[in-house]
Amino acid sequence: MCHWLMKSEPSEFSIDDLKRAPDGTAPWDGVRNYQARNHMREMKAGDRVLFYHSSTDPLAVVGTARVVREGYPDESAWNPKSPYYDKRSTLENPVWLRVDVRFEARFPVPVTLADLRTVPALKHMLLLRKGMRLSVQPVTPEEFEAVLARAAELAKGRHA
DNA sequence: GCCAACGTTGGC
DNA sequence: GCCAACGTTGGC
Repeated sequence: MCHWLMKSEPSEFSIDDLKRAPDGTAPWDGVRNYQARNHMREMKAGDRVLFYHSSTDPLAVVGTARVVREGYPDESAWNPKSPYYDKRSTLENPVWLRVDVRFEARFPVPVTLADLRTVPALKHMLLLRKGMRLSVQPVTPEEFEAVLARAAELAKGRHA
């Protein structure tokens, strides 16, 4: 099983939007970066996902999700009215793909970017690297667990 | 709103 | 195939 981090601007699609979606499941589409797409190609059903809110305040990992459907054509690329339209994508050669993800948990206290930077186990996390703006990133199992542990710690602290 | 970092495009 | 110009991302 692999672990991933996926970024979304909450004004576009937040973890609450995912939670509210039918069956807590929604397609993750609109990815128009080849490196991010290649990561999505490798996703398997059951893979775990850290849900990250970008371009907002606070910047934070806000919860977790699971991949429930592996890569299939991103139809938004075929829709001329979609902001994600790309004429290079055809039925024969879809170019872009999406996966379906299912809501798993929302952290009681989000783990902010600033907080992640203070966790020694996350020293080498891709997300924290300068200039890193990839919207779909691999995460090591250790890093994934460290984020969950930090989220639990923060949740505990809140009620202390 | 700014701007650094990165990705893409297109002329040559 | 290089690289300058341009567009986008996303933290600050």
